Amino acid sequence: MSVRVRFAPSPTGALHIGGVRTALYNYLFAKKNGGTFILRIEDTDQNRYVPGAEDYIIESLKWVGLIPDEGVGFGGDYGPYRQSDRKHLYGKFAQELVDRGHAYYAFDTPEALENARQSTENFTYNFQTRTGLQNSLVLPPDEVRRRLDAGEPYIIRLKVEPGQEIPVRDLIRGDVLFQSSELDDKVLLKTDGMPTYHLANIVDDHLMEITHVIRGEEWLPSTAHHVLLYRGFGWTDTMPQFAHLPLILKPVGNGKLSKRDGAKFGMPVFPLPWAAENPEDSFTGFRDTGFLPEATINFLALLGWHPGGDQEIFTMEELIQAFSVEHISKSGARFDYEKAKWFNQRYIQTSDNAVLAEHIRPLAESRGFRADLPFLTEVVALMKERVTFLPDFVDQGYYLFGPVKIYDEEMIRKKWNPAFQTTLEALAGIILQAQSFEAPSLEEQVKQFIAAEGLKPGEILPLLRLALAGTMKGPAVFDMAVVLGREETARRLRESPGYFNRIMPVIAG
RNA sequence: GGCCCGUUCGUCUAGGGGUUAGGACGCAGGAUUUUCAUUCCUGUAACACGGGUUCGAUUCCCGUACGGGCUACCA
Repeated sequence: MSVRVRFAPSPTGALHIGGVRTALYNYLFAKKNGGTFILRIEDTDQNRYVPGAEDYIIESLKWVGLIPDEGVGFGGDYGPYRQSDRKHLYGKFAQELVDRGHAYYAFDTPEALENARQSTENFTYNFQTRTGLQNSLVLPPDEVRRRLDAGEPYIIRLKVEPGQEIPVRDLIRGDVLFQSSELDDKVLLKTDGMPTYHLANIVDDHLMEITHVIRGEEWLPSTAHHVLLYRGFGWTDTMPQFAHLPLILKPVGNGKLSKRDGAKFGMPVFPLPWAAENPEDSFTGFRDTGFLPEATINFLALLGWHPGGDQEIFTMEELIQAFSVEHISKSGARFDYEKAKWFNQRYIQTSDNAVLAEHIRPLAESRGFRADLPFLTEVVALMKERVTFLPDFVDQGYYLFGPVKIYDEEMIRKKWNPAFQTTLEALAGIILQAQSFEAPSLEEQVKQFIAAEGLKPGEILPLLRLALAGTMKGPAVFDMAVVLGREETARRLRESPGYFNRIMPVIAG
């Protein structure tokens, strides 16, 4: 039987980066085993449905390259893949469970349950408490019939029989044993006719012939209920295998990573930006921060999984080859943003210049900068060793696109002397007349000139850099000169002494 | 509170009854680069604690502590 796995997020808002990792592990597992990766949308809670969330999920998966083989927006023979579109299925299955004696009707109002919780400490709806409540287990059959026929609101609950052992075999954690006496009678079908996660999950996994359920650790406790459901339906022979992933924790402090941590720590915790009416609920993402999708994937892959060995950089293909559920760690992993940045830097360094140029083209355009690919490729070549994020190319290297806006005044004060004005002007002349406008020969000529003038390179070269870029940080000066071009380089050399002289007294004063 | 899961450098992790406990990020220092960065080298730092089992436990077992999750007509 071929492997079929699903990623089943709820469209309740932006997809958390942890969700992307869950999708990734499912994807890797599917591809590793020649299986099928399915996207199922679990929108059974109408109250929490957020418009746009479904598109966000799909766009996120596409961005990082986790393309489902089946699912909402991707076709497939097991659809529909959106649970709200499958609503009609669940009632029938819930009813079947009632008929088999594994579930029952309950008529307790939310108020009645609230009262029970108030009056009884640690109240749970289970085999002990259900006898004192309004359900088909205690009400006479004709009374139940009457209420049902009268259209009274009801729900269907799982009837958990006490005294049973429920072993759960987890691919990551081994065998976990639960006692049914400690389980509550979970709601399976809600008053609005929609199933809860538990019912929908089991029914859909069964109908979609899911073989492996790879999901977050928060689902481990309810897996006992899920096993009971498989038993109740008589589907134990095709029950999927489970693997519960460790959670991603906050960078510092206690608890799992939350969406608020992004703003709190100044880092993205979502793949894409999310815009909400309320700025408080709007978030930045990895993409808009300037992460490459490959770097994002590589970082996420190693957050809670490692194949052994010393390799850190993996292509998607290598991840697929190396992946195995057994190597997923059991403990939660802190979100390490420094490491994420390192991955991005590495990927930028090793990416093809033309590819990077494509990436920064929209960034250059949005700033009104020159954005033709040949030019951007040159810029990329100069900057790729010194940036962390994509926007750094145009933000840090802005002076390659247009005039210098900020001068390092501290440096000017240290290096500038009005007497050098003629030197810079002479340099401008050399630049204009250089027979070969290439970095090595330019450097050669300039250095010869400096020596001939009886000056030291350390006196003039920093000024050259300041004139061209305004800052001491950046690519090799002569490389910059070539990208800037003959005319622009000469202009900056001739005009900068004016700025320098103007700045000097301000600083001195 | 109850149930369940977990615990190797600050972080991500490798390892596994006898190892100088390995790598990476970060940090610190050095070399190269008359800038910055890159690159290279060096350093820094860990088996939570207490009992067992064993000739020997970081590794296996139990307990404790700590961390995490669940405990909704949310997923």
